[in-house]
Amino acid sequence: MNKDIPEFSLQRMPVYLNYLRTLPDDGNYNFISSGAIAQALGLGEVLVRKDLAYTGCAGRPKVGYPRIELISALENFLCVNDAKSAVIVGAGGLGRALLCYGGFKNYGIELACAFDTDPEKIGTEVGGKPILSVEQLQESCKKYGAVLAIIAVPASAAQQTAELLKKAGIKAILNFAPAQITACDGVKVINIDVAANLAILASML
Amino acid sequence: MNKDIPEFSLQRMPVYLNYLRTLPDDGNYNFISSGAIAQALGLGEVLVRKDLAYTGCAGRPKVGYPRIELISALENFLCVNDAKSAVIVGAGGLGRALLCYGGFKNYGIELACAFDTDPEKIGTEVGGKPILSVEQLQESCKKYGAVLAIIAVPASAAQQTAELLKKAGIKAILNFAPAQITACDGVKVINIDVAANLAILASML
DNA sequence: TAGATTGTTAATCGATTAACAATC
DNA sequence: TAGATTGTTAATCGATTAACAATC
Repeated sequence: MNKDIPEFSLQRMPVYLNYLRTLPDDGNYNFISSGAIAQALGLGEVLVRKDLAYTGCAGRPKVGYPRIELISALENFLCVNDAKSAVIVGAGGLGRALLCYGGFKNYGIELACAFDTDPEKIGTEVGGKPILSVEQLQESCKKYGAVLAIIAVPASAAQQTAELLKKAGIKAILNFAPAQITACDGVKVINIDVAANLAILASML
Repeated sequence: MNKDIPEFSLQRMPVYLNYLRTLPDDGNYNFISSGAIAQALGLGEVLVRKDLAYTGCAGRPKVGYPRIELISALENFLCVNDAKSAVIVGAGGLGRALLCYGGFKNYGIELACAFDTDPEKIGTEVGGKPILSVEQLQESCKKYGAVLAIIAVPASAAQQTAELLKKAGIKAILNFAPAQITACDGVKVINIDVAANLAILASML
């Protein structure tokens, strides 16, 4: 699904959705033009129209796009309405912060639980979500029907964690460990290295 | 600086550096070929050679690239050796997790402190770094000579935080709030929306 | 109608890959 | 020398932008 649309367009979809949702419901934004969206987000207006065309929501010349319908189209495009379950591996600072973060539900994603190896943490709850032993990973992922996972373990454990997740039926991974995850055929991976991003910014100064 | 090199090449530099640093110092990796790097990182080998050419480190036909020199060249390219100071705004779960994270020093970045509005948090320490009042932001950024900042506040406060940071002389921002930061002429911004990334992954399944 | 905006087709731009000569 | 690998030039690919017809 969503395989025939450009990668970069796909990446902007949540940005559009998020922006449109933040607009006030006061009737002044029942329709919004591609130009207005483009300006707010710092994009080209033709680019915005092209992207929005993928959602199937048609704009009206002289009027713009119907905001509510556009939001629905974007939600539909991003499958926000079919609930998906995610797990976190690693209940350190980052893992715990994410467990408490409420933003996932905006995209129909529910955090089911986290896994850790520390006996002190296992059995406790963070953000109302249980922290389980990694030994229960396979079984728990199946139980929750989890398809998404976030890796928040030290770099040295990232690769084996990814392999474990693959075995557990996870289909996509968001990896925060500063390590390359390889040999995960069939599992989609996005890497986010916070320090590296800051370094990139620094080198651009 | 580093303005005449492709954006995407720049983004891969920390990946190369990180990978090369993880290789064992057992003498088997004194030289490494672009093909080996490419395979390990899932990139094309010509692409790797092109990227590495920007660092100024020359490889040797039949041998490959001298690993230690290449690491130095990458460090030099990313300005790892001139120390840069960074601050975090928002000492919630994410802000605190980042305060405790040691990975920034790999890129010559030192976290100086964090700022928050919560009187309960102000005056305390996390990860050995003080949490100060946002009212001290301007003054403290100057004092530490901070040029980098991480925004880890709620979306609703992101824009005003960015403006505050700009006034305080911050030159680049890593924004974790799911909100668009605009009107920050002259300040570089990278946005990281964790939930959006997970949503993108989910929609690709 | 005139003006604003959409949607599409063609042109441009930038990044990646392919081909290949140079080198050790 | 033969083989492996680099570095560069040309070709390809994909994404963005420009031009413009269609529409309300």
